Amino acid sequence: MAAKKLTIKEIAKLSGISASTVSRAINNHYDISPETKRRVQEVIDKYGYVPNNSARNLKLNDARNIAVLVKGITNPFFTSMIKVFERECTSHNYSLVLEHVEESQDMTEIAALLEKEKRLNGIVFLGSNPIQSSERLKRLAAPYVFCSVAVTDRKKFSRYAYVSIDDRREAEAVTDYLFACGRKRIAILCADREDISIGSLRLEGYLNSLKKHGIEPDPALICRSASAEETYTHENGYQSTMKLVRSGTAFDAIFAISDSIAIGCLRALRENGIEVPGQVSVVGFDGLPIGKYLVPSLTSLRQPVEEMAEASMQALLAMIAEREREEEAAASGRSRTAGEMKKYQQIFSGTMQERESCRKDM
Amino acid sequence: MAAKKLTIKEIAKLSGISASTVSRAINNHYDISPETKRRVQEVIDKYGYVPNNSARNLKLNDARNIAVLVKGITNPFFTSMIKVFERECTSHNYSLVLEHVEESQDMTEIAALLEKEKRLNGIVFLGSNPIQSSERLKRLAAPYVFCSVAVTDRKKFSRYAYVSIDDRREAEAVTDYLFACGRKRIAILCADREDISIGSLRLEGYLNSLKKHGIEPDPALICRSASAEETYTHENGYQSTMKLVRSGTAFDAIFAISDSIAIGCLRALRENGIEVPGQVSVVGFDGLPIGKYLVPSLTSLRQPVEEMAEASMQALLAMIAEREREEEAAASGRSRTAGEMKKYQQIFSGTMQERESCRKDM
DNA sequence: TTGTACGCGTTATCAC
DNA sequence: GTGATAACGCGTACAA
Repeated sequence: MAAKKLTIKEIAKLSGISASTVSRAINNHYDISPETKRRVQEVIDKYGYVPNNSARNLKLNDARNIAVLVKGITNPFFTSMIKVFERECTSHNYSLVLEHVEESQDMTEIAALLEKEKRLNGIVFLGSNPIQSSERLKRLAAPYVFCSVAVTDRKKFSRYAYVSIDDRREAEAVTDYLFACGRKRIAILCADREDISIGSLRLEGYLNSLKKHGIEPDPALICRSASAEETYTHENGYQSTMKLVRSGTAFDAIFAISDSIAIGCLRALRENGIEVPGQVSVVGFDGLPIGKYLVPSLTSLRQPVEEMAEASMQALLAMIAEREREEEAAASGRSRTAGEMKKYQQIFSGTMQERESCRKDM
Repeated sequence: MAAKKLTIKEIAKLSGISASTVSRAINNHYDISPETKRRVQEVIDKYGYVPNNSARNLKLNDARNIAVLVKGITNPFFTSMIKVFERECTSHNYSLVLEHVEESQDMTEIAALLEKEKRLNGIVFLGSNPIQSSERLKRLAAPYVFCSVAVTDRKKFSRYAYVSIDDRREAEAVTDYLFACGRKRIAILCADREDISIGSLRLEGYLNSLKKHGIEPDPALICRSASAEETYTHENGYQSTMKLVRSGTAFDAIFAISDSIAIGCLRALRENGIEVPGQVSVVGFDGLPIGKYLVPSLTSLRQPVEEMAEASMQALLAMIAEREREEEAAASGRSRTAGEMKKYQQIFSGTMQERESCRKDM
């Protein structure tokens, strides 16, 4: 302890070699004698020297780092994606920088900091949608892609790379499915009023389906979460369903806009002695792995999580490659046109994962 | 794009002020005129300048960073802890560096790198137990604490700071509880044979209880996971239970060494028409929030997650403070004795969270 | 093959 | 209150 700070110079002194040679030994330079290399390695091991990454990053230009920014690492939906990102990064010889963004923080700001700090080659924005601070986004030097984000309006997103599902369309499909199962009074467990993300898109989809079926939306069947932070929680599903049941409103189906909500919902129904799927059918959204193990197992709109993560990485890697080519061919300095971005935009389709919580009785 | 790299010098030029003054403006130095500060801020906003953190860290000595290293961010047990860490850090004016460590990586190595890179003031090792590479641990300059780790042997841990539960004792309590509920043939869903962490401790506790009750362990009732990665998963619980049922062995209770395992177990029982808790009682371990919403809701040994996270942070902060005092009083250079570490060691008690999955029928 | 000298972007110290 | 300058630890062009 209290040991003099271990720098490359120290190691140089201790091994009787110049600092630059030590540096070369560490970085496996081609023109280093095996003998010196061995000697340096010895000293390094002995004293447990670790290069200062800040100094290194300050110097280097390509750190081969890709960052993934997530808001709400709690969300099990993202964890399976993160695994894919990790796999994909290492297989392409990039390091993955996983950055958890707190609810209050601005993703773009964090990204800007991280970019400088880690010399990022690329960025994945997972979940949250930082498109509002578009000016800051423009300033990011590294290419970036939105993954699993609310594409409210394709025109607005025309200049961005994204991989997502069509939340509106899929939510409509879920509601259609419930109608097709013979259900008439379908409740929805959704986000709070202020929501402008996937929550409102999924609600829109629900409303579209109702309209299509010539049914007037009943406000009593639209159950909103109390606050934004609470939305995608079991407790929200539980409380909302409790309130719905107690309200006395008749309903024969529930569409929970996420599986986590559905879990709380199933519990509440059970506590009220309401039989699922007999009296009330329940459908979730996301297709979380746990759905398979619930009792009753959960019918849900499954998002192709792995595929989406893979597609995001592919898009990002392609953008990085393109960027490099551009830089070689002298910086053109122009921003990408909407047309050029198309190849980096992908909307996946969900699939209905049919299980026990919903019955077809037509 | 292709813009000249934005450095503090650039900003200085653009605002007609020297670089050092710009630096002072950014860091809210006391001796800066409000006018200059405003002007600098203007330019910064206009061009979207972000300081290079690498350079900053290279220069600064106290970065006020605390790192949390987690293996398996997937684990819902850790996520609630992370929230506490975040809260505690910001309230003490530290930044939290959350680092996800892959299964194959060595935590100590990552810690050493991170320490250099981020000038860490302290480190929390969450979950995994890096005590094996004790030589590397010794080399860490920053104080560190193990949180929620398998304290196999208190003597081995006498020189380390840790916060955990007594996995052996709690597992014994769980098994005792099942006996007290009138169960005779208690199966355990546990880790693979190679496990040397909490998995084996919990198994030990189970065996101790059996012994205490004068019951010979039945190998057919000890269900091990196929591999280490699979252990704490729903699928493991499901498959293990399926195998157990098919084996024809009689049993009237199951102790799942984690709630995630219990979830799969409940499902398997249900599919085999086995009634819980009537025919078979199930008890989990961890006390995950989801347990409350399961059907049947899950009786589980609840770990005081928040309190444990808080205690870890307190221990760490105290160690950091002590370190600072030491440095002022001239580096003593001695390593801590076991006696001195005691105040940084804490074993919490779990509590049985009684719910529907277990019935008392004595 | 190895050593010397310089610069990466920032902040602290010292002059003014 | 502000500006010049050195230094943080490292990698590399250049010289030897």
